Amino acid sequence: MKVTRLSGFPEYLPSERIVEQHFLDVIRETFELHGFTSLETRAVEPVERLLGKGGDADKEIYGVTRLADSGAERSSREPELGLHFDLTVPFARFVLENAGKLAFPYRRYQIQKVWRGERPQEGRYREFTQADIDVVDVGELAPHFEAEMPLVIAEVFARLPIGRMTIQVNNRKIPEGFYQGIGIGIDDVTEIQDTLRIVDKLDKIGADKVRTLLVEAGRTPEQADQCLALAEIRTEDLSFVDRVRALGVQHPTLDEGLDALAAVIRSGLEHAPGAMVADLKIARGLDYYTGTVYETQLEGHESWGSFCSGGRYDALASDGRTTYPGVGISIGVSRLLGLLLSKGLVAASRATPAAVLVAVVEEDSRAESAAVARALRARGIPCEVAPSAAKFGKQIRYADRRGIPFVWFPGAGDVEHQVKDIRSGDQVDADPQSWQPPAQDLRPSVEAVVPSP
RNA sequence: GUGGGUGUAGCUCAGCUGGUAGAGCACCGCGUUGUGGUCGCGGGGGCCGCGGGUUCAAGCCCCGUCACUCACCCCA
Repeated sequence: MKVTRLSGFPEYLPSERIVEQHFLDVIRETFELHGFTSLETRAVEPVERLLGKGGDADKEIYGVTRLADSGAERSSREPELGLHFDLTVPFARFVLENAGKLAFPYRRYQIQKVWRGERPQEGRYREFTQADIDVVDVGELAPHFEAEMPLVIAEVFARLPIGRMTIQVNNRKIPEGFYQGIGIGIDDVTEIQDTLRIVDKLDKIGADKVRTLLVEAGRTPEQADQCLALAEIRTEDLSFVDRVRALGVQHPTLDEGLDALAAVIRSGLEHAPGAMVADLKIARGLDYYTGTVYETQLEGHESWGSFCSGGRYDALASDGRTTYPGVGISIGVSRLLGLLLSKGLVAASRATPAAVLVAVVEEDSRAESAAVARALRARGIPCEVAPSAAKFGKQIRYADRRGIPFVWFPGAGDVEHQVKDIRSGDQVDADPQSWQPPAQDLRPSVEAVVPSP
């Protein structure tokens, strides 16, 4: 059987995987620093639940069936299963199922693979990893959680070896109230959805085309201009409020949205200056976001789109009697990594955790080499023993290929142990019980690569 | 799902009007007799995506198919 890559199902080489694991470690540590508890849900949900939000999602869901059950034998009583395409749907289901055992407000993070049957493209995969945080409460959710989410994300990005990330924040109520204030969606609420969807393309197709599309969709030229004027407002401070007011539109929902967004931005200015921007064109495609919405861009790579997005849902989950509002945000780990790696903007210092290769003098003395390795490992120094008692030149090359910085030459009798830094060529006597590599060499480091001009 | 592009060595690619399958990098060996990288010399490697057709002859032309890829759509 021919071996072939599957498009959209990325697999990493050892050096790339070290980068990925570093990112996942930073994300997890930061989430836990903020007190989020870990959740892992099963990979499958009943297809019926996955389709719950409606739409033509069925084409993008991977179905799961037992091969032995294919054909007529398949029991019609068994629910049809599909792989989850995000972490929000399984989370909401888990909350409902365990509401009696969970303590609310419930804070959880979830880092897992998800699957979507979309046509793959650069930075878009069929199997990929997402890292979510959400807070969900019973009945009411305090608005300060909407300000907390982007602060956690800003901290993650500040600790990752990437450029500056900008978290763009908006509140759905601003465009919704604004649109109603200028006569859009008074009789037909879908007008608001349509308008949002078109305005969302602003970055991609430009103001002129957005205006054309809006008029084609039934807005008046005056309404289209007002929509664009709102969408073009983007401020790092609270001045967006005055700029919206200057457009002269009045609506109670607009007022609510402005107050809510101002609270989030004010919190950002205080706790993570420079990380957040109020950007009134951010809409998100999903219809179930009801308040704050987030997107994220990597500075200098705006065309790559968003790596991280989320928002508030007034009804994250509901069992009919009780409603569980939530707010959450999701990091597209694979998307971020895929682009950074393919553009060579981030790299690991070596392709293995090993800091030391313990050379083998001859096969009969492999046990002595293993003893050195054991002594190093006992003190937390990752190392491996050379695979064969080849010439030392070959053993050094084995280390060099993998980026292992040190080669250990075991002593015997009167001969001292020696360790060689193969980057500098320096070789010194050393004691397996006490030698310590420089701290920066103990583990592989993951650094941003400055693109050469 | 729609439209374009590309399939040749592990990787990146050349291959003329149809006439014996190539380069660079990587890999292995030797020079270098137990200390790598540089350099020199040598070597292994190919269902030319797959199937059919035209032809004396196909990597090249024709038809089909599959895969990859870019864009659109979509993006929970």
